[in-house]
Amino acid sequence: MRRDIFQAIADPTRRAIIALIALQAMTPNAIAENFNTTRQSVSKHLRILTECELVKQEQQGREIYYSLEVEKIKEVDQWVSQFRKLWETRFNQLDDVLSTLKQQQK
Amino acid sequence: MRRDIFQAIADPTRRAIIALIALQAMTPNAIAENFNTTRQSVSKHLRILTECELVKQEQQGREIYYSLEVEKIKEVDQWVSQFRKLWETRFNQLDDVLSTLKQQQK
DNA sequence: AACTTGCGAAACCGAATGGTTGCACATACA
DNA sequence: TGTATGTGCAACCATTCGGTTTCGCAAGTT
Repeated sequence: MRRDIFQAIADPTRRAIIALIALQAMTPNAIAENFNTTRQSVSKHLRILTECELVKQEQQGREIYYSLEVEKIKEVDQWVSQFRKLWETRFNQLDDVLSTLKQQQK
Repeated sequence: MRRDIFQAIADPTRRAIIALIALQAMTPNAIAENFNTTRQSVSKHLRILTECELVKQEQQGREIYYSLEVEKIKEVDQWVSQFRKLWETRFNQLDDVLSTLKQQQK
């Protein structure tokens, strides 16, 4: 199933899961222990994160380790970058104003 | 009302609105013309965007001009940045592997 | 003063969301 | 083989979401 990454990171619990498994791969049970919710609920979140390829899984015996697909977050970074130049130019414009004022003081 | 910026940018129409008013301030009617939806629907989106301070409004007569509060997007940038170092170190690790292979070839 | 225009708010509706509970199944262990 | 453990999935439920329609109001226009 195709899924939107922005919709995936909209939920605060999912963002917490992402931050958690960014450091090390974890099983659903281990993840659920960190939240005030059931394992099945975490499992649903992991399914959504997997569907948009934000998370990859690796089976080990009867356990499944989930870890973050860091590269995927670049998609969010790319979206942000179109506005980054805006706040940079705004900064530059402020710079211009300041240097103009400085000129006038001379 | 307090609102989560990640929940605000989850909707594709809202992201389109953000991109639209990033360049110039626009009225709800003008914005709605760019989408296949009603003005009232756009108005609801603008309300959500305003609630999380992603958008500011300026009244001019009976028209209200909406424009982007670019600075607010830095919050998303900050969230991304915690993972940016991860994909940078991953790149460095790949670098290490490559240089090790090069060493062995000598 | 009557009419038009631009807008937000409220009421309503179908669809999606996030959570829980119960179940089925595979893997490990006695 | 029987039992415990780790997991995904389906069914169900209350809530939220995104959209439309209707309305009221303020600002212009005639």
